[in-house]
Amino acid sequence: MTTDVPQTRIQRKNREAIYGAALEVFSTEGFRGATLDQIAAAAGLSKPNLLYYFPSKEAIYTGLLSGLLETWLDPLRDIDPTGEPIEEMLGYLCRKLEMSRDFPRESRLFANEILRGAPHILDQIEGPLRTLVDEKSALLRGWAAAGRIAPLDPHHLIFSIWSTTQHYADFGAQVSGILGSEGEAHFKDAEDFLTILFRSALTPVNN
Amino acid sequence: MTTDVPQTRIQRKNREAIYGAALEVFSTEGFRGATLDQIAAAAGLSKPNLLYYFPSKEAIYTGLLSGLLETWLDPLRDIDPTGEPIEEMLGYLCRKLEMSRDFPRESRLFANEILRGAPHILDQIEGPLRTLVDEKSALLRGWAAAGRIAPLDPHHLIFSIWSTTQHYADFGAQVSGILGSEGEAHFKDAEDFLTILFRSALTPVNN
DNA sequence: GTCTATATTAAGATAGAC
DNA sequence: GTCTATCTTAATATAGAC
Repeated sequence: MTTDVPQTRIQRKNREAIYGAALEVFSTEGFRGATLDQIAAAAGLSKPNLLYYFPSKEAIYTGLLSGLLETWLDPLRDIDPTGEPIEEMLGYLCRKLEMSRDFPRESRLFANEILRGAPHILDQIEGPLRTLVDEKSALLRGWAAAGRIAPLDPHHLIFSIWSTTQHYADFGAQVSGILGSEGEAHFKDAEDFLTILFRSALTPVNN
Repeated sequence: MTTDVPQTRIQRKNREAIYGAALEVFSTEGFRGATLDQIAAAAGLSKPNLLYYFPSKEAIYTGLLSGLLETWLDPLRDIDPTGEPIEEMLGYLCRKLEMSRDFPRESRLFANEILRGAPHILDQIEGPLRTLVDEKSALLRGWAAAGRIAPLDPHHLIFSIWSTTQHYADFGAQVSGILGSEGEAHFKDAEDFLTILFRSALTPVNN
């Protein structure tokens, strides 16, 4: 987006610290709920100094979002058209689940944004993301036509992988409240369950 | 919770109007993002009049949440232990999907709350909700032991039904951005897909 | 019960010294 | 580049008349 070239390395370091702090605060408080005081404190800067690096609260937020969206979609891009279809899809499932485990703040940041109608990233959803999803959907349709996976609706299949895996990050408070213990203990069980769920649905020879 | 007995019917009518307005505003803006001005305008009242009926913004929010949580769990309660297991679970799936279609604001309200760590309803999650989920999990384990459904982890099965169905309400902006057209057109496809997904996983005789 | 007017705080953003 | 001090707006909540 803003192809600014930070010159000094103290600038670069501070911008990174701000993005880290912003991720922490925005992901738990949402855009409106987050305050510049919180972000400045988390970044170890004064509030005016924060606004020396970014022109506004919204600039921090949009810069953070667009920077993360790119890497967020890497697992989907990594589905290999030349691989074994079911293992490719189960591998994608596991990578998504790992991202919920290892990057829950990023997941919640996007969840917050989309919940409100995705005002800042709707363009990227309707553009690059849609293109990528359509491309992978075509791949899935090809696999289904070749009898290598079951003939499922590819878009809704992708949605179901997103929702089931991101659930453990976005709704982690509920998961922990129901299962008891905190932490990452549930992720192994979740992986086992989801692998069975999607393998049984993807396997073509259920006739 | 507040076992207030509204006396006049104008009181009751205004309280209902406020809850309706609060649902609209809180579900799209979140707790912090919502303002009393917005809620008062949506309810057709002045701001001080709003605060005649409720002592604070938070009181409106918590009253709304706890009132809705009760009915939100009805579909889960309605799973019939004496019914045919797979049809009971697929029926539950469909009822949850219908709730996402018909009550997306309620779904987003809860999603917002849980995303932030469920500060206002953690007690009800760890109490009544957990009890209900554990009860239904025991039922599912019994069905699995009897060979009537596949032996899946019951908690994660329930989570996956929640996440896949609520996705169409909570992440509706993304779904519409990718599939194109707005509205409820996607729900039929979603129902078909999810029915296949869960039927294939629940059916026991895949050996 | 409903209103106008207002007190009070919090938060985004800026001025200007160093 | 970083700070203190401050401007400005907006938002929760209250006072008090009707």
